[in-house]
Amino acid sequence: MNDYDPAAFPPFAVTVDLVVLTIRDDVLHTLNVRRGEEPFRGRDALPGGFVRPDEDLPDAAARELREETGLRRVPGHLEQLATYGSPGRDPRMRVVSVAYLALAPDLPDPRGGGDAAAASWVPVADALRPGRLAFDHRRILADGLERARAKLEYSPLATAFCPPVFTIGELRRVYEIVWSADLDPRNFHRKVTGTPGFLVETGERTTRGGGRPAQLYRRGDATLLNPLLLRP
Amino acid sequence: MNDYDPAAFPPFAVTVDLVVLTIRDDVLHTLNVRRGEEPFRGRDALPGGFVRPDEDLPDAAARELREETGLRRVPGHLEQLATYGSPGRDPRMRVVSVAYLALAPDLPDPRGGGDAAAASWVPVADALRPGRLAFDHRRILADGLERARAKLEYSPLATAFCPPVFTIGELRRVYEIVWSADLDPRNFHRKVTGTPGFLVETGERTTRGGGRPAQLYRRGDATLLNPLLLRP
DNA sequence: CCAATAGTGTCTTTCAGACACTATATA
DNA sequence: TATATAGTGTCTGAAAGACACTATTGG
Repeated sequence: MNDYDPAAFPPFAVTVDLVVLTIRDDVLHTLNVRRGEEPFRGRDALPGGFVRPDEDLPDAAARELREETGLRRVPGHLEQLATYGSPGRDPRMRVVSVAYLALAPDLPDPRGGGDAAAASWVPVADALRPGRLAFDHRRILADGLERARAKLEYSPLATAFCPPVFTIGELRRVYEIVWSADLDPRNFHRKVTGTPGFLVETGERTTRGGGRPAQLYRRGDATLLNPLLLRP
Repeated sequence: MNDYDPAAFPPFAVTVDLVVLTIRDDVLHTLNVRRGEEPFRGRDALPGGFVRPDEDLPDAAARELREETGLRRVPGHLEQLATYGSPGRDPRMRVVSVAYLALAPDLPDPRGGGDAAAASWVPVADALRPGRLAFDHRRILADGLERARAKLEYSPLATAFCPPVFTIGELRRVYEIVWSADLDPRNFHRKVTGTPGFLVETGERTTRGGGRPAQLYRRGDATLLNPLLLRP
């Protein structure tokens, strides 16, 4: 069973689907598209589409993300999540879908090319309601959300939700929103400033918040947090 | 770009590939098959094969594992690893391969059905030598190995390498071999016996080792270790 | 006896979490 | 002034790692 037989192989359609997460107005949102055709006409779905014959999988995911957001370069983070291929997951044919997880800072409203007119940001809690998403996309979204939550513990990925320069209070709000948990601002400050490579001081301060002006930081070059920032 | 077009989609071959890890004679081994055909004739490869038209992905992985080991039920653990689909990864055609990671206790030598005659256990260090594995299988094996190493930290997965009943010394040897690190036997003992749900006492003792007889344990029902067992 | 492995106790350092307190802005 | 957020210091308890010590087998 090891060798491929180029003459006769069962044909599959291969697509990429995207779990895109961002934070708008202190609420975690995901990017959905409204389906205009059967099956699941009128329901929402994750953005995605066919992989082209000569296109690499990450390229296909990045292309779909650009098309749906209307941005030429989408800032943030993109990684493979998992692959879903149950025989019945698309009633029309056998589709194997490679899901990608994208984290982005607050983006403008979806606009522009392709079917992006039907795209919109939806609070994750709404998108997760049973029956809201088409196909098995609710499960894919749940898996992506759990992956994001877990990675905040051991990677500096929370900065993917932030603009290039941010305060520690803004970073903390990312953790609180993604984890749905309150964190002690003082302990959080001590922890993230003490983790080597996580943050780089810019020397600038801001006063966009209410009280005392805060230091501004940029993302550091660490890829793994040590010590870990565990969920409460 | 969201909707699938059932009439015209680019056809892909979809396969599963397996990173099977086990411990034999205190060395981490992986299951390889010798290729009998071009391309890469005579080189080793990960076991794998086509997904059947009506077969779920995990079922395909489990089936390949059974076929290659010759066992009707393979004990241990099986999980999806990642999906590899670069356009050039198979010179003959476009193949998207869903890789699975399997961890198993020491199994008999590969025997039996299908192409399993060409299957063998290879020390991981050998299999990872550049040029040894066909296609991009070296990368897949490296990814699987790293996944296994990481999961030992936060899951009770090390027990998948052990027989149903085992001593703490045997469990520690699993950690030491997978991590290529020495662990303090006394601290290790205190840590694993103090982690709720990790181990269940059987009340039995054994004397298979040299010195003082050891308690025998079974795997507990924890799915996550708390506190974590971090690599040194 | 010695060698080998199992298992317990104890000490030091590090880190998480709770929280008092100070600093600096706006209203 | 009050209020809000930023940031520091300090305490307590949990856990990691180093390692002394005891326990129980076989040779």
